[in-house]
Amino acid sequence: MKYSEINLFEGISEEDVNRMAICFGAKVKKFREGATVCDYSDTGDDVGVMLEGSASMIRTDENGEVAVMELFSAGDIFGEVLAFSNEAGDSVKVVAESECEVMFIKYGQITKRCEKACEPHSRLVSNMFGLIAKKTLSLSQRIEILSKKTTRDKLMYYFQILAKRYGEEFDLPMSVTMLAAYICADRSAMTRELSRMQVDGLIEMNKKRIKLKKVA
Amino acid sequence: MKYSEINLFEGISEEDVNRMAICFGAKVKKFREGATVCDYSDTGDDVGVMLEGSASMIRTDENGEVAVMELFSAGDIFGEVLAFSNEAGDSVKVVAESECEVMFIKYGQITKRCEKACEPHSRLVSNMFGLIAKKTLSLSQRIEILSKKTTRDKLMYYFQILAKRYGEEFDLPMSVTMLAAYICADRSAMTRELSRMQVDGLIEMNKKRIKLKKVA
DNA sequence: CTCAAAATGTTGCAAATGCAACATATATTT
DNA sequence: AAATATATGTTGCATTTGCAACATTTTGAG
Repeated sequence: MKYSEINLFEGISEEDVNRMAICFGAKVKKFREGATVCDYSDTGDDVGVMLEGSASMIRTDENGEVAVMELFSAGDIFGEVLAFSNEAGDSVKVVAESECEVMFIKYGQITKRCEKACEPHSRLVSNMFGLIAKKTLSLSQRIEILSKKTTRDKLMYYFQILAKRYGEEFDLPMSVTMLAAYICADRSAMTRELSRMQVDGLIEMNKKRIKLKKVA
Repeated sequence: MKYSEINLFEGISEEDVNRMAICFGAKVKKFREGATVCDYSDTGDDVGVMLEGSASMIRTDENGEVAVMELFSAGDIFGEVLAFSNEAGDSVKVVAESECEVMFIKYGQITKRCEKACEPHSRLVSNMFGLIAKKTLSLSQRIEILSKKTTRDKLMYYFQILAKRYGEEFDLPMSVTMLAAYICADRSAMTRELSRMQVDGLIEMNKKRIKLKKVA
């Protein structure tokens, strides 16, 4: 792929990108759908940047309870140092949702001064700052959603975010089952609530197509 | 205060810090307890770095529902661009929990190349990268907590985080009322659950002093 | 196309939670 | 020290939710 298409390398020549790959200890890997991009039990301090495709971060606790922690698409950044301290020792993995390409960078190399003090290096740090800022934004957004008390409020808030992005009529960017995991609700309870929301005239829903009818 | 004590300026001389303050359009302000550090309805793109003291980000929705979104102490970084898209138009403020000192930086100035390509500038960007990485970590942790389905699980997970940090016996870093807001639960329901947890021998609690008795 | 697997839809029921309303305790101000 | 505001503790009750169990539909592999 052309690296220059991705934010991360904005303003950096392809030549310099390749040069930096060494200075950063960067490696690009491809994964097919369903493959494990990384397992947080053994990644160390690597930071991953999604260059192409999409993936999701899945936590499975000791009871087999599955939760979608994050969703990643091109330009998103992830890694254990950017995630959480896995207190409970749950299994946490990043799984490819589609075929994807990921660049892994040693975290220590990012903030460490490049001996050559190369311009592209600091440029990349700047760019990465932008990516991670975007990440905090989406994490905050997720917290906003989860902070709502009822399932209905969670859904409405999420739908409003989507509506703002794609218009009042949009497609769910994930499966319904995944949506339940995303808002941390029971799937059947969520489905039930979605029905009620249609009855109450808040939304219209047909498969993944959703139309937001009210803004409150 | 001595700026060199704070991560943000690690490896940068005090002299350079002052020089950069101009190049970054940085301003340091002090706030007394209870004062509004910033209101997300009119901050624009400023990024705040907490130099001293602590503050909390509070959201109040149209129903007067109050939620603690984040807690900030020295070294923490915050700002609208690092937060969320306030879809519902709720009131969101950062309020000083104690007397505090905050440095405000124009977000655009951070990633923008410094004309003088000054070394300290890129150094600071590196440092800020570290701060924001720490932020994503605490946000992720909060999501972990909120993703638990029952109040008991939320509390236990949070207590485990605290226990890991301070030992199995520790003081709550916030009031009980605030804790309820933090885990997004009803205060009375949470208090009830805390009682049950004591009866069930999971914790011992005396005022803000908590002892974690089991790890599950 | 056929079949199996995964996703989705539905329902009853028990448990958890939010809410309101109140009592008590602690902190802060004057 | 008194008065006021704020924080904390408690309880009944209606609602929401999770859970289990099952039916139906869609998807994907062969």
